[in-house]
Amino acid sequence: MKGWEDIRAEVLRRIRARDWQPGAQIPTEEDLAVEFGVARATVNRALRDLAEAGVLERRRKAGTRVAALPVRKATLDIPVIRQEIEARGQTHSFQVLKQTFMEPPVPVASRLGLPPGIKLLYLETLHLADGKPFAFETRWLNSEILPRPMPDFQSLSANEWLVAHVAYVTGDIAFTAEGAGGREAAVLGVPVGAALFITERMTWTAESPITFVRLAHAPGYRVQTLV
Amino acid sequence: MKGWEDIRAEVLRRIRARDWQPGAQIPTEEDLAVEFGVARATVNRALRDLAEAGVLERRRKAGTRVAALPVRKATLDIPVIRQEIEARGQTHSFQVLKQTFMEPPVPVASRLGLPPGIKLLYLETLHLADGKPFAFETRWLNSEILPRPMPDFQSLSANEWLVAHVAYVTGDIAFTAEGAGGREAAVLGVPVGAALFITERMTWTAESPITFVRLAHAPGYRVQTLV
DNA sequence: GGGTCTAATATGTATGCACATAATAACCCT
DNA sequence: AGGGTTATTATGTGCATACATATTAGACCC
Repeated sequence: MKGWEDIRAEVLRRIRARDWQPGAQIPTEEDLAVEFGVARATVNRALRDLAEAGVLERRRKAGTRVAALPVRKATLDIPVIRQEIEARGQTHSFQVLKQTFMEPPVPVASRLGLPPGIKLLYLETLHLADGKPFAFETRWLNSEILPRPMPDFQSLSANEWLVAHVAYVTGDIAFTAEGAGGREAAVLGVPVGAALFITERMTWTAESPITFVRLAHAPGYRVQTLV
Repeated sequence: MKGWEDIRAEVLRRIRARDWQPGAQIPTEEDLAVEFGVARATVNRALRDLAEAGVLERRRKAGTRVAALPVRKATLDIPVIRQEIEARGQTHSFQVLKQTFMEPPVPVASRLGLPPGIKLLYLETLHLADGKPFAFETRWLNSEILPRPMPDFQSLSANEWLVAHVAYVTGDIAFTAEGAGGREAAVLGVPVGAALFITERMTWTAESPITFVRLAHAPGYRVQTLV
């Protein structure tokens, strides 16, 4: 009959209907359990879910209240590029434009938590969708985590090698907009200064930093999500 | 004492340690419950959480396996602009530059699901952080949801009026990069063509569309999140 | 071999209970 | 009053059990 999703829906309905106004306190789990005729655990599941979504604020003893200034939480899916392109019905290919060992610029080294002077593997890759430039990837890769012999990144993209072999690391992602530099403009085939959507990712394991990636997307790129 | 977060941590550790490889099946909830000496519900909570994060894939009867090509899920917080600015220790202010009723351009009307010809409230607002341009907001607002007399958007930003009075609607958010147009350039004080970070939001209730907002952020703006 | 039905199975969820924990409210003593 | 201790309370979590549900693997038949 009534599952926790029904309870969640009913609570949401009351909030939307302004039966329970922003900032106001709502009944306790126990009261709601009695009212809906379900166990407290079921109400708990529903309210916890709404709290995770930012709709409710819960504190022990203080009770549960409707968020006054809701910090909306949007969930983004971050697929690997190949999947992203194939999901649009296009064909993914890529070219490794550069592959050398060199010292990273100071900001990159410090963000990775590495002392200056250490050499990293630097890769420049152009991702293509149906043969047209899709994104220009520049990547710094901690060579200590690589096996010997080194994987052949000409045939398997570094990203996919990593997700398959250094699974489940933590990291952060940032999005910005930047004007295309000379190199980016040339590679992507856009005018210098064109507005590019930039994604920067840094990943590390508990022990050591893994990689820093910067993706410059061709114009028209869009990150979208439902709330 | 083992809680569900300890179980989750241990499962994650095994995945990272490649005890359980990408694509491989892991033991059943019951087996894990026995191994860890906890109830199945506790294991379930841990595995469910990892599945929501995209680390595990679960199907009834088929069991639980480590995601082969993990579609990482990143959660973004979307605060109201005032909070965002105040969180940086700056002072928020805003100026309403334009406020009229007019027909929206066709793409806006169609995305809101409105027939052409309907007039909407159009607002142009400049948000300032410590007096400096932070974001230029253009908003189309369904006037049918507004009370009479109309709220004074000169003193309370439309966004905050909405979150306080039309709480908890669904919607979508998109991020793009675009070159500054003439008006945006003038208002934000940047050269025409400068790369701007754009967020577009559309919100609606079950019954009716509410608003379409486009925010053009001043250069340097960054959306960031942990994974 | 191929198609259909059936039983087995792992996850999904509900319940009632218990106790832990955090935060507030009440109390007491000076 | 004021300040610190204690009791109260709502949420957080765990457990054992039960049943629901989706999906698969196997049985069965043609």
